[in-house]
Order: sequence, then C-alpha cells, then structure tokens
Amino acid sequence: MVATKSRQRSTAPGDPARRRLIEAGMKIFAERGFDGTTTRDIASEVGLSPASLYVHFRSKEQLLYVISLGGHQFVDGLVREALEVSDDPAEQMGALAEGVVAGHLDRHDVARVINNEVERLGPDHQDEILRMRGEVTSRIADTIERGIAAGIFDPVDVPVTAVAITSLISDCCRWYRTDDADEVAHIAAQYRRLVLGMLGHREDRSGRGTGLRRAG
Amino acid sequence: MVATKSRQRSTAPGDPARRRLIEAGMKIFAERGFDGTTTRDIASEVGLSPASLYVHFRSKEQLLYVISLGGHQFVDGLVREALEVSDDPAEQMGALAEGVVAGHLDRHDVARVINNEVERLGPDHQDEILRMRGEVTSRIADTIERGIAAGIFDPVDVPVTAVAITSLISDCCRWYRTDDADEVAHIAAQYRRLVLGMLGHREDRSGRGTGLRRAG
DNA sequence: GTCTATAGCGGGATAGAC
DNA sequence: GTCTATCCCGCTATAGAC
Repeated sequence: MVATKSRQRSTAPGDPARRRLIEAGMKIFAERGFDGTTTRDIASEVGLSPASLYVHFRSKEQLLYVISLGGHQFVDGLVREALEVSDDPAEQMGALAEGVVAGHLDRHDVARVINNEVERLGPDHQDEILRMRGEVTSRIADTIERGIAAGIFDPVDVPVTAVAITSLISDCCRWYRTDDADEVAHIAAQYRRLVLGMLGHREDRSGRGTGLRRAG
Repeated sequence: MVATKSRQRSTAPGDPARRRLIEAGMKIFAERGFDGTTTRDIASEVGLSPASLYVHFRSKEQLLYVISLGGHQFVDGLVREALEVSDDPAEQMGALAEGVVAGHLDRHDVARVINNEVERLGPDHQDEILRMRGEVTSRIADTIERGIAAGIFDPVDVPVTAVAITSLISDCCRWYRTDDADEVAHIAAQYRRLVLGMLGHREDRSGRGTGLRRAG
C-alpha cells in the first residue's frame, strides 16, 4: 500500500478564510461543476458574504486555478513518491498506479475538479495546468520505456499506453466515492495489477528481468 | 478493425430542425459543457431563434436527455456488435474494446457529452442513463467471468476490472481528437491489446484455452 | 476583512403575431 | 414552425460603509 501524505496546498497558513474558500470550492465544483456553481454557493458554504470571495481571489476563475494548481501539485507528489520506491520500472509503475488511485479516491473532490474543469480555466491557466498533466504522462512514458528496455514489459506503443495509464488511474474518481480506507486500498491494489497487466508484466516473468538494476 | 455503423438517433426522420438542434447540442455541449452553453448558442448554430428550441424540446435539459439517450443507444450497439463476433471471450473483449474506442473517437462529441454531462440531467433522466451505462459494465463483467471460467483470463477482481475497462475505453475521448481514420484504427487496436493485457490474456496462452467454445 | 447593496449583464423560458 | 419581444430571475463583480 502507498501512503498519501504531503497534503500541503499553496495556501498561506495564517489565512483561514482563504483556505476555507478553497476547500469549499473543491467540494462544490466537484459536485456541480464550475459553471453550475455560483460564488454565492461557495461563500455561503463557509459562512461569508458573496463579496468576501473577491478579497481573497480576483475572480471565480482564479479560485478554480488555485484549486487546480494545488491538485496537480498533490498528484505530482504522489508520482514522485512512487518513482522513489525502487529503480525497478515494474515496482515504480505499480507504486505509481496504486498511489495515484489511492490519492484520487482519498481526495476525490480535488481529483474530480482537476479532471473535469480544466477547460473552464482561462487560456493561460489552462495551458499551465495541461503542461503539469503532461509531465505526469511523460514520467509514465519514461518508466514504460525503461521497463521495455529491461525486458520486463511488453514492447507496447509507448505514447498510447502512457496516455491510457494516465487516463485509467485518473478516471477512477468518476466511478468510486468512498471513505472506507480498506476499500480504497483494495481498489488501488487491483489497479496496480491491471496497469502492470497492460504492460504485459507478469509476476512469474520477473525472474527474466535479470538485467534490471535494484535500488542502491 | 471493427466497423462503426448503425448511427440511428431517436429523431423523427421528417424533422430536420429537430435533428439539427440535436447535432448542434452535441457539438456545443461537448465543447463548453451543458452549463456553459446557452439556448441561444445552440439555436444560432443552426440559424434559428432561441424560441424555436422550445418547439422541439420542452427544455434545455430535455435536449441533453435526448442526446444522452441516443449516445448510449449508439454505445449499446457497438457493444452488442462486438459480442456477436465470436463466442470466445477474448475475441469478444478485444472487439468490444476496439469497437468502443473507435466509436468514441469517431463520435467524440457525443462521447464527451455522455461522459461529462450525466450529472446535469434531472434525477429521473440521470437514473435512466446511468442504468444504461451500468448495463455496458455488466456485459463486460459477464465476458470477464466467462473468460476466467474458460481459463484464458487471469482470475481478476471482476467488479473492479469491469469498471476499469469501462472507464478506460470510455475516457479515450478526453485524450484524443482526430478525424484521421488510420489514427483512430491504430489507437483502437492498441486499446484492444491493453484491455486484453489487463485480463492477463496473452496470444501465446490462447492454446491453453482448449475448453473454450468456438462460434458455431 | 467583512458586510450590504447594487450595477450591469445574460440566462431560460413564454406570449403572441405571422 | 418560426419569428420578435420580453418577463423574470440570478449571475459575477464592484462600491463604499464599518
């Protein structure tokens, strides 16, 4: 199982109202979508007047941007953590799938927002967020390539497979919504198997991969 | 490769305006989301006044419902077609993955709408559409079970795997947008491999599955 | 940093002529 | 079946007092 730590958001610590607005935005954007959410919804959720939102954020779009940025930093953290567990591409990919899925189910509100509301960002913010998402896919592609080179993954089409894995482990928050930690762990473990299966990695084949480097 | 025929929608044939509104709705809902689309956007796209929409649909939500229903009937058709290619669960699942992905890329506008806008439907319509989506997952689960029974799939967690496959082959329209038929065919073929990999089905293992029934 | 009040605009849907 | 005109409402964002 992969831990889900480092929840830091880009919020100043001494500003509770701002953070509460962010948390409310995550929750309500996830439920109703950006365009289905009013600034009144968010403000009243935290017991503030609609106008107060504009003390902390230039616009409703800016709030979405801050949430999206924090969400992607969270995912980046999950990915980096996973890649550090080993030098073995199969271990890395397994940890990555399991960790990202667990993180997405754990924080399914943010996960839904960063998946579904990217296109509601302004052009510049959208570009930036999509670049961050692209970096996750790049890391996955790189791991696949190392696994193929090590002979422990099938010689799949790398770009398509990297996108498919990104898609699969991100989209889980569309299908599951649970606070049961055991259930989260179970689902995440299954997704690990499924992702390694996509790469043709069988446990009984790992003996073949004598060329792989173990972590120092 | 799997064909993408039977495009019939639930539109009366002698009513071009209604159909044009449906096509416009597919396009614009896909681009901007249901809540980001105005009835004026849709009407002006087909050269009608805003009021004309209400001659053909009770409400904006009703238009979304009609589009969603047609989209799910389209997907249902793809699934049924795929299941008819053979009695071999691996052939069926491969055809299903390839066909659904090809269909989703071919008609990525409808695909995006049925994936992203379900929750904008009213409660009853939403229930109905989610039931249709659930039936697709059920058919996938059934195919997985038959494959496991035949010894050609790994003994995976059936519910989780069925959801994951549904997720993967539906979500492709988030990542790809192309009118190049060759590219569509290539991506769909890759997804076939990936899905069969999730099930632990290797081509070189199919000899093991002597217990499987061939189509009559 | 919070509030009340409101500007300014645009939305879904309807009325009624043609 | 289409139009023009419009109702009525709610939205984002701002002004200005406290």
